[in-house]
Amino acid sequence: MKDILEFINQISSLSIDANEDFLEALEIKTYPKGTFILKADQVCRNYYFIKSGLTKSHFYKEEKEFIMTFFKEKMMFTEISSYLTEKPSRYMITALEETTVCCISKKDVMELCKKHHPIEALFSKMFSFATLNMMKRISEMLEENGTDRYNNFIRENNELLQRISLGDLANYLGITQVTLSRIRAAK
Amino acid sequence: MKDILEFINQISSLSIDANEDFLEALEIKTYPKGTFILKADQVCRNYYFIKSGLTKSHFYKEEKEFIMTFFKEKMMFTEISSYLTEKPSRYMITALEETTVCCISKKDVMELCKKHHPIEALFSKMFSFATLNMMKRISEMLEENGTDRYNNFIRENNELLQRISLGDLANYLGITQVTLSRIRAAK
DNA sequence: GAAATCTTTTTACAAATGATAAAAAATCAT
DNA sequence: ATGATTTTTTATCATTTGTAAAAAGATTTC
Repeated sequence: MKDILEFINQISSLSIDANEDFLEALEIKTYPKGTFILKADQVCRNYYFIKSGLTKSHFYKEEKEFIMTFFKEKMMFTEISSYLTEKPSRYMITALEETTVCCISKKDVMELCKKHHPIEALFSKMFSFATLNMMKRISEMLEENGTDRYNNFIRENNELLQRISLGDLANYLGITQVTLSRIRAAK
Repeated sequence: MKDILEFINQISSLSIDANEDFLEALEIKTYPKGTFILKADQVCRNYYFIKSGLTKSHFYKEEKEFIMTFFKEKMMFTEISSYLTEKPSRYMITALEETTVCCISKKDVMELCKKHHPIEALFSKMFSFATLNMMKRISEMLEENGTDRYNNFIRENNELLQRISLGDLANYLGITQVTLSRIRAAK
């Protein structure tokens, strides 16, 4: 469990006590490739840390799939909107590879936040990071076309390119797979 | 100052004490139409509540303008990314009408959050709302074309339509003004 | 290792959007 | 009010993107 403690202490330095309490609350789960970590219409009651693997957060509209974001090892994530509102989620989370996560319930998070202020700071920062990422995403979708968004993506996530299908990447970029194929061919 | 207290107490019910402290920290400013509430490259060190008026948060890329969001009376806002990171903002905030705001500095916000837990809850909720809005925006941009986004906008912000120029609306929707004009004509 | 399945690319065609220019309409300033 | 400015619409053409279907390539399964 060194990995997750290392990760969180880098964001908010916790006391030995807080570290122990945090560890206590964790549960480890492994999801085979292609299975759901969160299904649509479920309430997301957990925060996750990925020990290994890769996931996507996505939704469907009229058969078409759209991808909100990918999460890979050493990232913490949740389906924020459902986690915050405690309402059924429109989004689902699927393992793109066999994925092992540490999982902590919102209930435990809230208790830990009350008990240890640095843990409260940790989650507050995590939400901030998510917000910054979303603003960046919105800006990119406004100002850039598919080609530029693709180039940005490979510049910033080069390793992921080998692990994500081009169909998924297209659904993330907001273009069709055919268009993505054309973009790649144009190089 | 009834308006702002009413607004915040609806989100998080504050003690008489907290209400008073909050009021103390506020400063009122009026910005004429067309002027900047925040310029690009400035650090956004304030949270704002709009008593009256209308603003846009926007940025430019190669002469082209893009609009992140509009804020109207009885809304609280800040330029979140700069407010959180304390770095110069890429985004600017401009008054689209003469706009009167109550303004509270981040420094004061942080002090009030420490002193009054319901104020901490207030700001935490405000960030949550912003996050939910952003997720909705990203989903919409992925799954809907310009026409559907336009129809969504007028359904959800019908009153704003009279107050926003079609150019600004197009820059918000991520389409050209000519395309927006065509969408409107097609009805 | 061959068949079946899934992924990616290619092609042809149709539809949507963008760029540009110009006209029409609305708004603003004196 | 009237002329000037800004905003919105219209028209044309070029480009981009989408859809559908087929072909090629890669992977999985038995």
